[in-house]
Amino acid sequence: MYELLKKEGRAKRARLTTVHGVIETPVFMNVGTAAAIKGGISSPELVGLKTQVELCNTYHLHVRPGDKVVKAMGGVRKFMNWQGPVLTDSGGFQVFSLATLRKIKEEGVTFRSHIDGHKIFMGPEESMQIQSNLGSTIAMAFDECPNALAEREYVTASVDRTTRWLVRCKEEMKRLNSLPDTLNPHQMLFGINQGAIYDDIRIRHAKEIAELDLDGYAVGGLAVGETHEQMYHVLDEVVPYLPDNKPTYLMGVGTPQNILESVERGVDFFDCVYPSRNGRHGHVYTNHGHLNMFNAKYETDPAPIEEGCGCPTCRNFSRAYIRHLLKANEMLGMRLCVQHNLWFYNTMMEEIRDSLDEGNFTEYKKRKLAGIEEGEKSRRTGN
RNA sequence: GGGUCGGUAACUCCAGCGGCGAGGAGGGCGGACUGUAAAUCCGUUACACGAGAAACACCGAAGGUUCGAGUCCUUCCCGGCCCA
Repeated sequence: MYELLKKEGRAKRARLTTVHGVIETPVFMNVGTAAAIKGGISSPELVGLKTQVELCNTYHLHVRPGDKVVKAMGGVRKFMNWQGPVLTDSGGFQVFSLATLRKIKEEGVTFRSHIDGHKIFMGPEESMQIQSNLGSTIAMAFDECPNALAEREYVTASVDRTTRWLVRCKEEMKRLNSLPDTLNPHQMLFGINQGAIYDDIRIRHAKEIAELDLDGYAVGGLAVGETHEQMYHVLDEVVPYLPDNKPTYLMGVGTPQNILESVERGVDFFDCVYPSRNGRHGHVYTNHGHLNMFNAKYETDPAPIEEGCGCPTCRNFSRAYIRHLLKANEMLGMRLCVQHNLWFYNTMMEEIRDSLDEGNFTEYKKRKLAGIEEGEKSRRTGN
């Protein structure tokens, strides 16, 4: 059940109640592609980092260890010992990112495993079956994510096919949820809007999928090469056509700034590899812009990553120590940075929710962006 | 004292076996990363010059052979190992 608690402009403050727990939105889902947050953060630790939802990937878990193995172990949630909700991505994005290895047809897509090169076929039914075996809380529709710069003609055909696939996803999900041995008979299905940067295709597609009355709606195919302005423009145009009494999910986005701008445009679910990937690379987020913890200027810096930060990293360790760990290639270095970043993202979402509750999101957003921009600016000028 | 292997781009280690304005790796410094084939990838790492028949950061040093030497020869210096 999705309750829209409050709106400020288009910004939504809501609550999604699932069989695996309540999700307060706007929310940032923490990405654990292969049933693990890269950087070595375990499920129980995520609780202390304010994580509400974990995201896992259909394709990766199908290839290894195999969705049947995961089902035999009681589903992803039990497998990784995560009590809360899990959203599984459909594998559609992998079809896009493994572009050189794919062959797309009406039935589905044939592409090669990145592990051993063997051919894999995945269509809407296969994706739903795998996600059912994984037993996630929310399953994503199997879509095609065309390149942002793709030709109009190609995008039109691709989006039409994605709609047909969505109908098949819905039917297959309904069938799977009614099977006696299903792990989650209440598994939800989110549809995905596509259309690259063509407003009219985006809007037409949004109207089509809105009619299917799904559990939630995502905007996909953004942050894949277009400019920020183009991305915000697409959100301005398309989000009004997605039901606001359902979750609105912007897939794969993004920077703290991207999230603030997108919340303002009506998005309330996010996910991104940034906090974990960038954390592994020593790039940490603060309210005054990002820091590269590899930089020589932190060699003897006794301060935490961010003064006043309540995360386990900042409460215990100096920048100098973290830099040393990263330079020495100690896994603890990456772990501490990822831990800080997840806390930063999850805390920012909490602040966004609080500001919406109090009706001053606009003011909060302005202040947050100003702080970040000021920090990035002084960083660029060498302070 | 005898034998032997080695001294290369300057932080370190190494490739090179007659066409070398000398290549790679590590380290250092900086950057990128948006539904994760990513603990990955990219740039840079003496001084000078500034694309010009022009310039010698000239490979431990000095000579020699050769059209041409980091590369071959001679002597010397330095280091490792073995023998006395």
